[in-house]
Amino acid sequence: MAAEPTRPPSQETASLVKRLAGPSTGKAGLAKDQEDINRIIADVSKGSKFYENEKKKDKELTKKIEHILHLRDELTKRPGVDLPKIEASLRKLESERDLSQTIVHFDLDSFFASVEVLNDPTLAGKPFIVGGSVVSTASYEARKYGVRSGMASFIAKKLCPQLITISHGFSDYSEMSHKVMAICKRYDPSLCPAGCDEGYLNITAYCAEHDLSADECVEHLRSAVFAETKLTVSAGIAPNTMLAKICSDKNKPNGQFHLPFNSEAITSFMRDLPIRRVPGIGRVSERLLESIGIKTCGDIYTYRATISLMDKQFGLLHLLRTHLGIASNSVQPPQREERKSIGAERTFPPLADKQKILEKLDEVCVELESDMEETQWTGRTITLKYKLDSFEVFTRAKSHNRWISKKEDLFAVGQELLLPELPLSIRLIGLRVTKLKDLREPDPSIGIKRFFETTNSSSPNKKRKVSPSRQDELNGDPPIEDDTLPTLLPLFQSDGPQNTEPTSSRSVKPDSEAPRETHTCPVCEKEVTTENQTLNEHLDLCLNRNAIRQVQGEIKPVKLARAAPKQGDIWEQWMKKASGSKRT
DNA sequence: CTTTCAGGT
DNA sequence: TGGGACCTGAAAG
Repeated sequence: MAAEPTRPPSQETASLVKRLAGPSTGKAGLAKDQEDINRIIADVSKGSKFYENEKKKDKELTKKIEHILHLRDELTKRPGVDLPKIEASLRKLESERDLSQTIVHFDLDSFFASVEVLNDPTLAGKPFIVGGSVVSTASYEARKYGVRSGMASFIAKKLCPQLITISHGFSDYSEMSHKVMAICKRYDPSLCPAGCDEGYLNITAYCAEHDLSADECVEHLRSAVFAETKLTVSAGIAPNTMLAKICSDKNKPNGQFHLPFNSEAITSFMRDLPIRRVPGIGRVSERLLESIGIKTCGDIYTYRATISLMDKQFGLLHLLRTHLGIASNSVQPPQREERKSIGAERTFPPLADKQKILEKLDEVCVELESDMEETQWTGRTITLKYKLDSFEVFTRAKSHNRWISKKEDLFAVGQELLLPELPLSIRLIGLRVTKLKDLREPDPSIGIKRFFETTNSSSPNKKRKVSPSRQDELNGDPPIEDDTLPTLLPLFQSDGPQNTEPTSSRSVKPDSEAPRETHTCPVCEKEVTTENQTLNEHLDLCLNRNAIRQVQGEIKPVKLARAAPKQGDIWEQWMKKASGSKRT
């Protein structure tokens, strides 16, 4: 074996070499010899199935970029860029900038690795990783060699032969995580965890009550965490969550960074910020933006005309907000009803035998059933996911008119989706349930129902909006009992948290006199008389209007994928891992 | 609407 | 030896 990487026929494109280095490369500060490191990674990877798949994906992205550039050139030929309108948007955004809230993002420094050092102090100062076949966390020593989370462990070993590997001790992490979260919660009871080792706080009230500056408050927090857990934490202080998150990286490890709370400072902070630092911009979006010249958030302004022409692809408004450093400043614990899906999946050495594959499917079903049971969800559409030994991923889904949560049902549906695909050689199988129903809150639409009830009580036209497919509900399957006007519900919810529910509808029922009561329409907030006819007509109209507005894209369409804003329930995931795994 | 897929963490 | 597991939202049909 030649230890020296010979570098002749390396035909990788720069983008592929970079891609192979892994998703987290480039997010944090990269080593000076990153080029060499990437070269080694590419050489070690060469020829593997994983490598070939990455190459294929890279090629597809390159093609997509060509297409985008072509489209840009076509669009540029014609007029149609309304620069004054963009300026107006910017002014409007600027005028709405809210600097009144002090938001903190905190982030434990190499969390898993730090916990392991506490368990075994002899690890301190050594290059080691926590992980299995994939690196979860690399110690700072290991990072010097280019080892990064998400990297295959055997690659990490190549980069750093003396690397020590520690397997996960999830129960330890969970315990520490809970401690840290509890401490942070003292500063804001509405803390929003963003993983096991990070989270957001709004410390505005705490600072006011304790007569503290934001810096002092965060210093307190960090020293409290250290005193009580011996873990160091970094933090960012800024007027919104996006900025706070970026700032928490600024003085890592064991530091904090406070962005000045004024428009000029923020705008100049954004100007040179690499677009990749923005939460939600991953390596694909980075490349897409780079292709039209955008490397930093300042470039967004420079290329605003291009973005505007390609609003559909890039999402002008969101990028303008990013350029200005404007984002949400509300910090809320994740709401249960925000969850959209629940699933389980498993990777294993490639399998081609039908029986063995079905065994894996069964394992997944068992796990999923218990998750759904614990968290009290059921759902009606099932998605099967499988990954070939070539690393290509496929999904197959089917919706049903019944609620599914038992492992037998999951297995039956999963099998039904899988069998037609065989024969296959696969390395992963997973199931995901969507179109969820919350078994904990049997009737989440109580407010809405109440609204209809109080207004419709004596009405014979009660059957409005009964789903048409209801009739052909078949063969003794338990029907979906909870008819919550499925098409209407999202509209009410999407109205935002402020605007909770029609409080007026609750109090209106004197029941005797007052023949002409009015309600506040939950959609447009106009006053409407409660006569059935009028009310229903109004609602139909109003709901329709909203639906049309959405379709017409007044609600932003974006091709640049956005990060999952708030993941379902990260917390439960961690609880699960902690309880389900023991160190071996 | 339902299914498939890409993207991010 | 060895390349994860979650989740969301948009595109496509």
